[in-house]
Amino acid sequence: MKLSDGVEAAIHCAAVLAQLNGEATLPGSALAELHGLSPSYLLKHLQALTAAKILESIPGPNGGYRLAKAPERISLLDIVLAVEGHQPAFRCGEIRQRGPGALEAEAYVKPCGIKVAMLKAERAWRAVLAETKLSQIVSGYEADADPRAVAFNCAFIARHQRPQGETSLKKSK
Amino acid sequence: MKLSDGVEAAIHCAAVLAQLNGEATLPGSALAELHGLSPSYLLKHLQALTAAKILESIPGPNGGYRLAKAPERISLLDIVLAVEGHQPAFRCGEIRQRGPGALEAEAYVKPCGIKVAMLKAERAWRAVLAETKLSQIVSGYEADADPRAVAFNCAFIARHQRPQGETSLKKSK
DNA sequence: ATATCCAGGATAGAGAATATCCACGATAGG
DNA sequence: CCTATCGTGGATATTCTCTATCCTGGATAT
Ligand code: FES
Ligand code: FES
Repeated sequence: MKLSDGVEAAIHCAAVLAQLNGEATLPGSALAELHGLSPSYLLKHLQALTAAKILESIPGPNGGYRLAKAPERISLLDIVLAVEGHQPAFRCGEIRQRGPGALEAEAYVKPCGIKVAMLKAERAWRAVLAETKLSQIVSGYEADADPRAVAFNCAFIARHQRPQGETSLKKSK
Repeated sequence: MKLSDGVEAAIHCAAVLAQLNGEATLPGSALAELHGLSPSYLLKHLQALTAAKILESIPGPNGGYRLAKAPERISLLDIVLAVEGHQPAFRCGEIRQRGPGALEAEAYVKPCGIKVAMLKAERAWRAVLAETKLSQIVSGYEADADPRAVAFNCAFIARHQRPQGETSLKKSK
C-alpha cells in the first residue's frame, strides 16, 4: 500500500498558497521551483486540486493559483481525495462468491464482514485527516520550522505573488 | 492509494483456518480451490503469513497450514502488515529540503508537520485494525452469512482437513 | 522409494504512477 | 489588435509495483 507521491507535493503547495495576501495568486511554475519539482508534473496535481474546488486558477499573464476557500475550511482529507481519487484503499473483490459453493447473487445482500471491518478502519483514517485543517498545518509550520526557512519562503512568496487587484499595479524594481 | 489484492485473500484464508479442529491443517491447494484462486499466487501470501508467525506450516503429505496462535490473538493489522509490508502508506520525501532556500541537513531535525499529521491518521487506521481480531470476523461470518454458504464451507473444511494427530488415522470410505 | 506438500528464487505480463510535451483557450498589457 | 504569459487537457513515453506462474529443493508420511 502506498500513497502516491503527489500527495506530499499537493499539501505542501496548498500550505504555501495559504500564506498569500488576500486575493493574490502564485503561478504554478513558482510553486514547482520553490519545491524543486518538475513543473509539468506538478501542474497535473494542481489541476486535480482545482477540479476539486480546493484551488482557484486565474488564466492569463498576472494569473496563477490561490486557495478557493479559507484554510480553516480545507482539510487534509480534501486534498488527499482530490489527488488520490475517492476509491477506498481496500477493494473487496467479492472473493466469497467465487470458487465451488458459490450461490446466486441474491444470497450476498449482506456485505462481507471482512469488508465492513476494513472500511471501518479506513473511515477512522479519513476522520483524522478530515479534522486536520490546512490552517493548523500552516501555523504549525510557522512555529516549528527553522526561522531561516520560514523567512526564505516568505520572501519567495512576496517576490512571485501577483496582486490581482482588478487592473494594473506597478511592479517595484 | 490501493491495498494489494492479496489482503482480501489472506484474511479470508485466515478466517477459514480459524475454523479447523484442534491441530488439524489444511493444504494451500484446498484454500486456493475454496476461493477460486490460483494456487501458485495464493501460496506467496500464505508464505508471508507464515514468515510473520501468523500461520504454521507442516510439510510432507498430510501437511498443510493452520493458525500459529489463537484467533483472539490475531488482529487484522497483523495480517495486513504481513502481506503489505510494514512501511507506512504516506512516505515523506523531505520535499521541504529541496529547491532553492534549502538549508543544511541539521536544520531539519524537527519532522515536517505534514508528515506528522499524515502518520497520525495512519496510526488511527492501524489502531482500528489492531482492535479487530480474527475471532470476531469468524463469529460475524457464522452469524451473518447465508446458512447454505456456512454449511458448504464446513463440509469443505471437514473434507480436506488433515487430522495431524501424530501418526495415521484411517480415511473413511 | 515415492508421493505429497511447503519454501523460495527466477521470471514474465499487466497495470498504475511518474514525468514530459504540445496544441489550445483565456487574458493583461502595449 | 498583437503578443507574451499562464492554465487546461490530451497524448505519450518511462518506470515500478503488483500479479501470476514455474521450477528446484527440502521435509515427511506411507
Ligand atoms: S468477499 Fe471481499 S472482503 Fe470478504
Ligand atoms: S517534507 Fe515530507 S511531508 Fe513535509
